[in-house]
Amino acid sequence: MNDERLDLQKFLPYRLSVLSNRLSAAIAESYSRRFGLSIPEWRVMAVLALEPGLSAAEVAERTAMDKVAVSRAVRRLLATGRARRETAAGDRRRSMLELTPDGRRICRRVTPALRRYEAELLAGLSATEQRQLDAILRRLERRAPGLDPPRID
Amino acid sequence: MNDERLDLQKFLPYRLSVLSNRLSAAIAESYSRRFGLSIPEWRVMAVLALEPGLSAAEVAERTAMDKVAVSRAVRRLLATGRARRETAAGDRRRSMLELTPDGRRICRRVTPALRRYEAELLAGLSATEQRQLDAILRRLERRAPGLDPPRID
DNA sequence: GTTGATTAGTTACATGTGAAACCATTATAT
DNA sequence: ATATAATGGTTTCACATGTAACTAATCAAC
Repeated sequence: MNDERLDLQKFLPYRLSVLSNRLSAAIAESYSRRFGLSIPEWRVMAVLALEPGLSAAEVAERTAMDKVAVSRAVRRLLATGRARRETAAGDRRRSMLELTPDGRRICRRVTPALRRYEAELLAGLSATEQRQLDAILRRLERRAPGLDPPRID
Repeated sequence: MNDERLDLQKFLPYRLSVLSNRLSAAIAESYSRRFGLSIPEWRVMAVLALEPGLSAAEVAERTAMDKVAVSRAVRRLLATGRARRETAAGDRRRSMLELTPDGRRICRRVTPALRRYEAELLAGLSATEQRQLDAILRRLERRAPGLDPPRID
């Protein structure tokens, strides 16, 4: 093997990055165009639809975003009337977040479109391949966080 | 199926995004720490190591970066003495890019570390799974660009 | 050749983003 | 009780990034 040259096209992290960016860009473009939502905003909405009452920190956990990004996304969602918050009883630092009816309405519109998009993408794979992909991703997701970072000399 | 709520953890584009970001962050951190390289700079270096003499536009193609990003990365590589360029004979708009000896030296140091990292990641999969992943990714890469974007109402 | 359209690459502007500092509140230790 | 630490969340600053406007060179048409 040539150890000076790296063919990016065959390098897994690069391939995942390109594929993932392409998908995310297509998806973000459509809900941004329709509702002016950014990726962080949409992610916050998605988890709040699933689990109303989460705090900002909990949202950060579930969306793999950092707390600054969550804070900004939440601020915009509040300003546009798509989420509400009240300070948690018993701990006045914490806040409880939830979608407004308008926020939920947007979710009802966005979600099916994203499901269809995902289905269209997966339609390129057999049922077997879909299961394989799921299993493989699960393994990689589990393994990645614990890996030693690349050690350069 | 509930069409109002989307569980991000099970949504393929989201899973790819999180996994990919985690890997890219770990990788970028190490070559940034060691050589002050940004992701775009490293990508440009990698393709120039493989194909010296490319123009900026060709680099953009191969790295899935836009031309502005390439332009900025190239400027920094020139400034730090890691790449050289000369205007192409016959078309004075075009430039021919290549790594300097110093640039190649850096590639020789970075590349093996990234290969090891990738190998460590893939070591969580069986040989069969590795082949499956490769085949599946190939299909998705091929399919994704042609998909209709999500159509929200 | 001259005009207009393309292409390569850079620059400018406006916006997004992450790290670190910061404020308020709650938990811990003595 | 009081001091110290830790936690939730926001703000600030410096920097990265994308879009669109721009310059320079080539190409196409006539």
